[in-house]
Amino acid sequence: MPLYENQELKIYNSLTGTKEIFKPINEGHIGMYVCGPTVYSNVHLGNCRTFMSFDMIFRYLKHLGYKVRYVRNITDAGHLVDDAEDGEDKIAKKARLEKLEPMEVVQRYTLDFHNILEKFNFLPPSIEPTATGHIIEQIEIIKDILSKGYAYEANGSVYFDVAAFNETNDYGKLSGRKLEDMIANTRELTAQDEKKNPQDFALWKKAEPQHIMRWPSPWGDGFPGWHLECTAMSTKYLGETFDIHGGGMDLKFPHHECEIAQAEASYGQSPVNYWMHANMLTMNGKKMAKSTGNNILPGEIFTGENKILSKAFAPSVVRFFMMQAHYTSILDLSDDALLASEKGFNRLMEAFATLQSLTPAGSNSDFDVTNWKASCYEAMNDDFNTPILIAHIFEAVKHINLIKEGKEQISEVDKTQLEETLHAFIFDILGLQQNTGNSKDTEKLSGVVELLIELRKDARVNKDFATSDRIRDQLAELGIQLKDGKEGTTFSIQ
RNA sequence: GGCAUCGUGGCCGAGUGGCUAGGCACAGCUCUGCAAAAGCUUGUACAGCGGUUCGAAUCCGCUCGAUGCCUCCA
Repeated sequence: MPLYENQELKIYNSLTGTKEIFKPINEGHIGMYVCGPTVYSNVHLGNCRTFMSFDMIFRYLKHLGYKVRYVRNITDAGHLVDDAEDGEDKIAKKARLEKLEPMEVVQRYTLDFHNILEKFNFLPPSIEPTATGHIIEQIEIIKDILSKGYAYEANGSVYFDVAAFNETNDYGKLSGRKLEDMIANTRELTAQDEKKNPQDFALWKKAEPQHIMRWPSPWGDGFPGWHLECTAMSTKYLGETFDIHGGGMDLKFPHHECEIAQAEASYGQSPVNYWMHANMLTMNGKKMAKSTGNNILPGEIFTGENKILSKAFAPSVVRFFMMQAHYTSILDLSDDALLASEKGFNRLMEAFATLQSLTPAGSNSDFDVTNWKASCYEAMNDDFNTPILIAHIFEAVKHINLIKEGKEQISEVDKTQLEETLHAFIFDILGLQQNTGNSKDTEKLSGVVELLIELRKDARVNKDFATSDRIRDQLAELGIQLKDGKEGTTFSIQ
């Protein structure tokens, strides 16, 4: 029996603004679409947080036994640089600046994206479709929306008619906006003659002669509008209505609002049952932006080559840091916060290693593992509450250390259950990884340190504390910490 | 200017109308040759001002502040 049958998962649905019990359309199967990156520059750290949240969600859904088709697109057609002025494609512009072919830019930053996600230990999505690979599907949707009267052609471009749509549907229901308010707040856009109304958005945009990325269409050469690719690809791979659609909070309006409008206009039904939005990442209390310099690339955190943080941090430490906050909360990145997370992360990893070497005893345990396990699931079932889960995990850490000290005991059965559960939550669901260096070198190093530990032990027996302290202190300077315990000395490498 | 989310102890960050989040830091204790590690103990915080309530940090209103969106932006 799959796990999900005994678990009641609740998800905060942005569309309704409430936490709802999750029920997939087809029992045991879940379709999930997440808006992926625009590959015209290095992947943004905040973007990584969004994808990491959905990676965790993907992992948990799978853990529960669901068959999940997870689609995360690559936006390689680019968005318009400035719709009102020149209609230039963002990727095409970047290409000209760097004197590259557009697809060369796309390739470079797609590789960067995959490289960073791999370091963060992301699971690959089931399908990673590209916008340029689905031009035909997008054109078909435009034709369909035109035929239903929710769009109009103007000078080689096609625009979605928001006003017409709003007469039969509710434009703005996701972001809590009302069309009349939007109209009232819009400034005069004189250069905007092609559109009937400023709220209208492009489904197809005519390509100017200098525009490099272009495809033929019934309306002439051009390229698809900003929001259409997600509608085309989510529909193609997940159906006209699917379970979960995710993305960053910043995409809620207009992007996701437009997706709903396109799908409803074309298919006559609401495309998504559960809308999920991951919140923003700030740094030192301010929004991250290249323009203000308040920005850091993921790779710069891993190498420590930056002016913001005091040292390098491993991808798993960053991941642990992000998992300590709920995905719907704004999270603030700072040196102090990462330093604190790193210590907590190391303590957790050491406790897990300790657990494996623990000797079970007796038939009773001082730690109610079954109950504890249930509360871990309870935390995750409550809208993927990873910070609460981590709080529970540290409860287990406390008990592991107490058992190690001989102050508590654990039965064989409970030890096995604890180990399995911790493994599932720490590695499978949170996606954390043990920091492992080059294994061959690590082995050699371990041998050397073990030898020094032996020598120090002898010195201590002989009360030669000058020598024993010298070994301990010099190793500490190298970042190797010796830890004296009841069962002997262990060590950890920073 | 409009819409939205939020404002928690030294720092990060959960949470509920009345009962311990957790991590990090700090202090005391246990352990130790001394330390470190580990464990134990302690912190009565919830932006401000009103209101609802027997009772609110948790509900409502206002003020201030932050962040996001309103224009490409994760």
